[in-house]
Amino acid sequence: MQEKAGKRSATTMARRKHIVESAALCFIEQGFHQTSVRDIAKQANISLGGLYNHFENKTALIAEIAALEAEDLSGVVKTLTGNAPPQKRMQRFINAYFKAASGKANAIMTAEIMAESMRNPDIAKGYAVNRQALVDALLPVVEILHPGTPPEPRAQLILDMIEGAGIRVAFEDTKTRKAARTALLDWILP
Amino acid sequence: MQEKAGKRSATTMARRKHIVESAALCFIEQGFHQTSVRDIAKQANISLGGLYNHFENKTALIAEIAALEAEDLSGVVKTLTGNAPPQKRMQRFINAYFKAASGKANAIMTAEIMAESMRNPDIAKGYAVNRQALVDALLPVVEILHPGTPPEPRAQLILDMIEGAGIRVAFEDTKTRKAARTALLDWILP
DNA sequence: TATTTGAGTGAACGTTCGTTCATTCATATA
DNA sequence: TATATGAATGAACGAACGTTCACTCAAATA
Repeated sequence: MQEKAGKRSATTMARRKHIVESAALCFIEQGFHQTSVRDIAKQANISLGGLYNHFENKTALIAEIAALEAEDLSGVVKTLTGNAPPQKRMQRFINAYFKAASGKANAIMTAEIMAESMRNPDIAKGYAVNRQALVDALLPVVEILHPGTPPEPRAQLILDMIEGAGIRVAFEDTKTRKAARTALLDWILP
Repeated sequence: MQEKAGKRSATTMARRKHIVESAALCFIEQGFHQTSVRDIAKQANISLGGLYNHFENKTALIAEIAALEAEDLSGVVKTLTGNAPPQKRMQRFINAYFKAASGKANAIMTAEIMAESMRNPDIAKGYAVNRQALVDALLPVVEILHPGTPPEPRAQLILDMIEGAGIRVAFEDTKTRKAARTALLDWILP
């Protein structure tokens, strides 16, 4: 990956960010390996060669976007903190995480990253680190809400369930999505 | 897709099957779109042009393998039928489905098909049909084991959870896998 | 036995791919 | 102001891609 820090001009950093966003659009629409570097350059309104001033190669661009996707969940983790009663915090978390997971763009990107993780250890590592953060934030709430069972595997299952349900209903109608959300709350909350 | 029926010579049908299996190996190792037709031909010990006597194009080969993967779960559905008590049937099902879902090759292929489903309606349809069969088989057991809650969304969540856990632990050590399996049984069985 | 059929082969086609390069140009630095 | 820096450009490169083709040949059909 190219150096992130360093005093580059503001416009250069903005351009770089714009390329990342353009690449994300392409990847969501066509997938990592069906998207060409030319597609990304065109989407970003930059020349083919110019793109290589910002990224070493296509793989670095994929890795950067996969990392970004992982970081984007910091807002969801926040729903689990604070002084609200555990039931309330868990309810907020389920709603927030399910909403994120069931967004179309997010579902597509998650599927893409999952498949990529199977062969790219760097991406798998990024995904694992982020998931552990979610589990850690979930642990104290699970210990209270689901007593008498090992909290970590239970927390993992909660995440598995929300993620799986999210992807499954991402292209379904509102009614199905609401039903899924209700079913999640119904089962996870005591 | 090429005609499946018709009186082809037995050796030709065997060769076709061999190509499918070789393609599956390639797809698991490299992914759908990183695998070239030449890779498949080489793996199957057939010439490049000869492969096109059996399949119209690469897409047809992907579709056939995705369909095969869906059909392979008929054995798992059988665990839910019979006269055994519902707890026993559910327990058998969880063990069988989790074992299938957490196999490395299966996990990779599932991730690949998931990503492909997001853009290929045919593959998505095949996946949906197969999942509905699982849900239908699960319904009567869920109605007994999880009374007082809508059975279909609950059955979907059970599948989401087992599939997600399977993929997650596919590359973990035996201890982690056992813990996941225990956690599944612990939560789903009453 | 003569003929038709279909599966085998690998060279060849046209396209697209990721990446590099010489060059231009605007901006920051001296 | 003169100079150095790095970002922008699109042509060019070699490799790889999916697919087609003319062809060979063994086996089924007549």
